[in-house]
Amino acid sequence: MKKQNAVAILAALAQGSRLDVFRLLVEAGPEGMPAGHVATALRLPPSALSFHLDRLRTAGLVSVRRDGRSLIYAARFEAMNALVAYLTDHCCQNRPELCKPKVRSAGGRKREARIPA
Amino acid sequence: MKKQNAVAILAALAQGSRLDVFRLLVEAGPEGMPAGHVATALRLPPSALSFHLDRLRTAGLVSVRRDGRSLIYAARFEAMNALVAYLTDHCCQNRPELCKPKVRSAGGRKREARIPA
DNA sequence: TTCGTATTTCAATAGTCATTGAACGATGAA
DNA sequence: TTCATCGTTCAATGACTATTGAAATACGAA
Repeated sequence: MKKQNAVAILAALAQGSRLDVFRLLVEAGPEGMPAGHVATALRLPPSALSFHLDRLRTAGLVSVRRDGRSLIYAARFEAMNALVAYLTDHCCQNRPELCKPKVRSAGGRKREARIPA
Repeated sequence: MKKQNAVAILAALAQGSRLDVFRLLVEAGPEGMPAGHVATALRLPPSALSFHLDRLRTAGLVSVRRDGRSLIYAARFEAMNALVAYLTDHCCQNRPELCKPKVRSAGGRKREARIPA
């Protein structure tokens, strides 16, 4: 996976509504579901949903097929797997024994004005 | 993991420089590396790096500790694992047999003006 | 063809984000 | 204390993003 591709996937998921949409499609499985069902389930106005689905599709996270008047969207699991592989590439210099040597934490999550000595 | 948390993590990674920084820290392993080394390795001006590291830290993706004049940043692997778990939650209604029934694709990656019947 | 439904496209608005250099703060050594 | 180094904060700029409703397009049924 190329960096640009990874950024596109992450950006596509980095938004509340789109994350909801994607997870709903992950739950639905490979059969997918019509855009209208997604809109109903998540109470999204059609134009907003269409905008978000287009971004997910452009990023390669969902596929579309038409069934009559409905467009059926489905999650592309391969894309997510490839992303995870990209993120963990060369983890710990490929030396797994380095991956859990110590439990360290020095501020991690909370925002602080200054890092103490 | 809460949705807001997942969005924060994804947004933190959805940017070229930050993705580079995080992957470099993943490669470095739990010992981490000083901000200055990251700046040198990725040729980032200090203020930009500081901005990006702060976003990664706020999202919970990296931890910091001080060692003399240096601030040492390390990837927080737990955060990434939790994110992946969140993304795949309830996958295929928790019925794994649904996860790979058919290979479907109807436009997936390329942008098209119209979805054909 | 005409109608109704499903979904997308358009245009305008407001909000958020990345980037830069200069100034500031914190630390360790002389 | 004074100095040099490491890193962060500040302010200004330009670029991108989400959201809305209205209008347009695609399809199926009558």
